[in-house]
Amino acid sequence: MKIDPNSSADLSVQIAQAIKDAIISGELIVDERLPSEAELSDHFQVSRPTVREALKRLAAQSLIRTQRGAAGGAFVNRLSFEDAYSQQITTSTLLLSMNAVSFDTACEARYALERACAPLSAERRSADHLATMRAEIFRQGQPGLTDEAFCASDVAFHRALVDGAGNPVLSYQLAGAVEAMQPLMNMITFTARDREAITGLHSRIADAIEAGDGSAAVSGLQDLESETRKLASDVFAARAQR
Amino acid sequence: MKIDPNSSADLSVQIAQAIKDAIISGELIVDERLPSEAELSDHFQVSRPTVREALKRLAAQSLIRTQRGAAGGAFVNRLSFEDAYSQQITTSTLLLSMNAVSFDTACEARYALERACAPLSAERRSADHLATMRAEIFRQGQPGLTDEAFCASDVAFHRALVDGAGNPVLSYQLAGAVEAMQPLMNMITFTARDREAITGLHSRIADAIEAGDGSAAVSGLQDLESETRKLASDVFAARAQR
DNA sequence: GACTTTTAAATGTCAGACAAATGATTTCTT
DNA sequence: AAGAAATCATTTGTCTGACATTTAAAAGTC
Repeated sequence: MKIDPNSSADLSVQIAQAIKDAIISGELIVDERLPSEAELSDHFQVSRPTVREALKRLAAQSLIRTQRGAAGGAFVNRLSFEDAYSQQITTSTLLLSMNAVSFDTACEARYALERACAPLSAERRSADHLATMRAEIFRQGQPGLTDEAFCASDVAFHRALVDGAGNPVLSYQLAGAVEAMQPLMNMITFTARDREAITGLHSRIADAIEAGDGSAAVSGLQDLESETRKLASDVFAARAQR
Repeated sequence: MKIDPNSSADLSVQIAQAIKDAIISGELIVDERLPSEAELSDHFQVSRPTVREALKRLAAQSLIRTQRGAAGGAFVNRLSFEDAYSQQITTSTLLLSMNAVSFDTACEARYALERACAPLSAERRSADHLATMRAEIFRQGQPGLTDEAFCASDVAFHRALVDGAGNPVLSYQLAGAVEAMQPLMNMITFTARDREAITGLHSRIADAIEAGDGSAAVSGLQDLESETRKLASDVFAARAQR
């Protein structure tokens, strides 16, 4: 682990990169303790605050965790799927909101990805996943549900569908795509008839998943995508006119 | 933007979260300048190093950028697709390497996602994307190519395929899935016959994309997945025996 | 008016100190 | 001797104050 004294980059950036490289290359392994801040500042010939800034950079990416106390210090963190989920969700959300990604683009990506795992889910979903999907469909039919709650339930339905594929890598990849859409979806106000159409399609998809019929689930998702995009374009058109 | 003085969490974590929330909620908008470190430390009633640690956490996530000098300071950063790519790639790579994700699981996820955008790519790919795919196929046929170079070319081929869909959100989501597989792929040694089989399938896929035949491309990817998994299982079996 | 110099504001870095947490050790009590 | 309590050492968290460096803008000069 070394830094280049001639580099123009900030020292804390260089140090963070050096440690990150050591982790990625396997030089530092999971749960291994890093040298103490004092030792690191000595090793890199910088002050402790500088080392600390570097460590905070890594902590922000869940690459390390720190513990206070006698046997404390910074440890290489095992990046959990859960940590990765939440990072992905914030990144995706910001990406969409800051780059003015069109509803259509986001929607297309989301459903393309979701269709990819529908056949796997049809094959492997547990009873639990199916039950979650049914429960969310039931919730979506309840009167008096706010638009936000309806959207949240929609997300839960689709996450159950994705998780049903039983592939944590897929779940992780899709968490961002599905959840990041929520703020966009929340811009839509649903009429009773819209909700009916959506829950109807949800039921159709759940039926297909239950029957183990992947291609039926894919076609259900296809229709759901068209429905969603039509709905959104209507809403945006109406809003533009106003 | 406020912090809870009674919270047990580290101050720099709280401050980073407060600013992050302000960005996500839209309270702080892109390119807006944050208060100076001195002002922030005054506002939150903490020292400047603590504020700095908080800012470094945000900088590590590309949420802010800092500039030195008179009109400098911390600015809300527009999260670019490129930044998001590279974050996703490191996260995915670490996730796979640290959690002992099986080759099959990663492979399945990758090809499922890739098949999702093959039809879109068949429909929309530019001449440029197609040319890249052809060029990589040509490179893969060159003798004397190392296994690493072959894998890198494989990645480039698949990225061109994905980018051909013309949906930046899809490209971003898939960058991680495709690139994170590379270290796993690098564990495989390819015989001349293996390479021939793979490049043959690549050609088939490229042909399908050129012809605008999405389902042919999907079926090509399907076969490529089987081929890859068979190859990997052979390699791992041989290695286990040794 | 164009160029140079100065200045002020901001981040980057440093040094040293104390506070707080925490595991290990020692001491005390029974 | 065993267990409980007190102490200690180590490490991170935070603070204070200072100086270095960068950079844009203001002031000055020709």
